[in-house]
Amino acid sequence: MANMKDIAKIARVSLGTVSHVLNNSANVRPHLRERVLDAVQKAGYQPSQLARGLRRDKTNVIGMIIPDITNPFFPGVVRGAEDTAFANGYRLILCNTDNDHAKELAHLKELQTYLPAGLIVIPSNFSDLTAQAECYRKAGTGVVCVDRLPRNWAGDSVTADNQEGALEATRYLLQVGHRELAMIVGPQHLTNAKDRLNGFRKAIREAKLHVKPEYIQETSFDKNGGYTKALILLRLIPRPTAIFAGNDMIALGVLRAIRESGLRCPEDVSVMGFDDLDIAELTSPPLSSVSQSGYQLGTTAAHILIGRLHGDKNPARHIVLKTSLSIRNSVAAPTDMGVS
Amino acid sequence: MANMKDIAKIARVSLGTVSHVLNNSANVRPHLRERVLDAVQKAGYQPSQLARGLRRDKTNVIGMIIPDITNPFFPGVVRGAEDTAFANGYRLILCNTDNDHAKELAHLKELQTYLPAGLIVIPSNFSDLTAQAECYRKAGTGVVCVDRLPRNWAGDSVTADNQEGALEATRYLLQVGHRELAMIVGPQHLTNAKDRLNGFRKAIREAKLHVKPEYIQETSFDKNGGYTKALILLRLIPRPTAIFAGNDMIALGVLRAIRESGLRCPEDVSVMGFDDLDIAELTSPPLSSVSQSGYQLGTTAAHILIGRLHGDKNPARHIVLKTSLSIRNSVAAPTDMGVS
DNA sequence: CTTGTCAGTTGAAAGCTTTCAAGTGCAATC
DNA sequence: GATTGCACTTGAAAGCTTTCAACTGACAAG
Repeated sequence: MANMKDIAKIARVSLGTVSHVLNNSANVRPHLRERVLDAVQKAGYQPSQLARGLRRDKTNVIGMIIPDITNPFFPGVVRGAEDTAFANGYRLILCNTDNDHAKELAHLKELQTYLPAGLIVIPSNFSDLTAQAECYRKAGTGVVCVDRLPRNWAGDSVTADNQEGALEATRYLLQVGHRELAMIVGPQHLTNAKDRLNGFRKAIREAKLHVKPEYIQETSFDKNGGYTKALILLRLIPRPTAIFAGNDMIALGVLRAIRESGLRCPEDVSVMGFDDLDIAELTSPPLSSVSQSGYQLGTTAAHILIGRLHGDKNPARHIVLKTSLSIRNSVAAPTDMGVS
Repeated sequence: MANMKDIAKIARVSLGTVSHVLNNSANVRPHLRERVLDAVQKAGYQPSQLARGLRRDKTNVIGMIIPDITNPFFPGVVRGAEDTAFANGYRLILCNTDNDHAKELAHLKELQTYLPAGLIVIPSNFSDLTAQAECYRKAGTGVVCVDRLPRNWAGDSVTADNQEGALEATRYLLQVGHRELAMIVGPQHLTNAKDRLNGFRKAIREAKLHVKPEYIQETSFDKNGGYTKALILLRLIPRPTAIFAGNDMIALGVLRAIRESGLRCPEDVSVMGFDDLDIAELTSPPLSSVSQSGYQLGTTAAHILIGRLHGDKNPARHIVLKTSLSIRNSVAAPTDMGVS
């Protein structure tokens, strides 16, 4: 590969001039500029991102740290971030934490040696991101938090309006006629899981109802958790007529539990999910769910980050994206049978 | 961040010695080695991957180029690759091509300036990878192809045994009693799509049957394609009693087409998919499918690549992973009605 | 005591870019 | 015609590591 020296020689200018042309960092007279551009074209020259990064103390790489690309919610976020990053000349380094904060920490430490321009992070369970991000921020590296926030996070963030989404979904369940509502919530140390529960409770309060403690079950955000906890709920007397799942993966487990208990959804038990993944319309019955756009989460985060890199000095932004309700067939009015 | 010079000073040794200790590149007497290690520990020193990459003409980054992380088959591959890469000290830069070979080319060109240690590529439609990889190979960068191969690919590759998988699946359909078999194949310029068709044809030949040309429909690997082509197949007389979909996404479209045509699966039409995605067990009826492990595709590719980076000079390897049949409820014996 | 050997250690050079202080040449001004 | 100012241009330095030729010191052999 040609290097800058070669270009300088071909264009009969100095190294500095080539750099100025390439970075628009100084006025260069048109005829020289053209000579340089011609030489670049001819030699198929591309600047070494390594040398540039080394000199500038910053690369065009964005570190993206997520729990697990295999979880169907995250690919959309990553794709959104990648599209926006790429369009602005940035590349994405992808790291999976499996929700393990030790692994997250390892990634954070290691990533530093690549001098990334910024970080987009979906924090792990019990993330120590707030402390770590301090190091990055000191080095001038932006960090944007997505989907959920670690303890004491004061930096930029993009999340869905989890509380409002859950509120609306619960209102809908109430409006359809349900009174015995249960919720299987995600890990309550995760802000998004907590907000969803808050929304649920708020709707219940609005309706002047009460929820028995055992009607609220906590589990991890996956199918198995949903399955296990749903089995517990379905054995309660009176049996809840509707189960609000903390996310769609949990909802999948709930549907299975209902089926395997010899019950029917929605006739015996209604189910509401959260996330509105592609799979929501494949289940039987198709799953009603609170819709949020992972893709938009990703693009928004990347935009904020890139804004920072371009010098945006405004105070931390906390973007909260609207959710909407995707109504399918997993929710129906309760039959009298169900209510004791 | 401390740099190597600082470490050298703290440990009272030369720059070279620090480097030797860190890279095990020369024998260093124990007491010096210890001094260096102590200093590294104390200063929390981590070598700059940029400077190292610049000097060595090679980084610890692996470029991963895939069509679209949002397509449910690919996250598994990426995760497999990332796990293996990470375990060996490599990082993954993720690039989506949307199956557009121009975008692929852009990624390939740009990635070069990061001096990646290697590339793991799922080629786009009409990929020009073979030519591009030549440049990389010349620079000592390994390239491994996954899932499907571009024209004239002679380098390392990891694919599923698409032909054998399709062969077995088709045999199964035949064994269940189907005689009027149709297939909706993926784009025939993709080797995996072609191999699956070959397997299908082979099984048909074995059974001394014939397939009418209109029973084989080609489309892109997605739901919509499957839907459109299935509608065509379902209007044929005689109507096929079983449809083999080129992948699970196509199968989703087929299921929808069957439902919307007022037919039932599997009573009226049996459906077989390929890939055995997580969603296969969610459809109604649950989808029988040829199972292949994306994760294993990813780990295997990364292992081969890392082997190359460690100096493996053996001739190109073409690993073909076994598939298996996941039998669910979307396939049943044909009713006499269906056969004219 | 000299010489040779060898393991271990050193410091400079190279890798490619950006940045900055210093330099060049031209035009305008007096 | 000399001077000043301006607008570019230049080349060296810096950023951090690896590598290699050269060096050091110790020890063995003659």
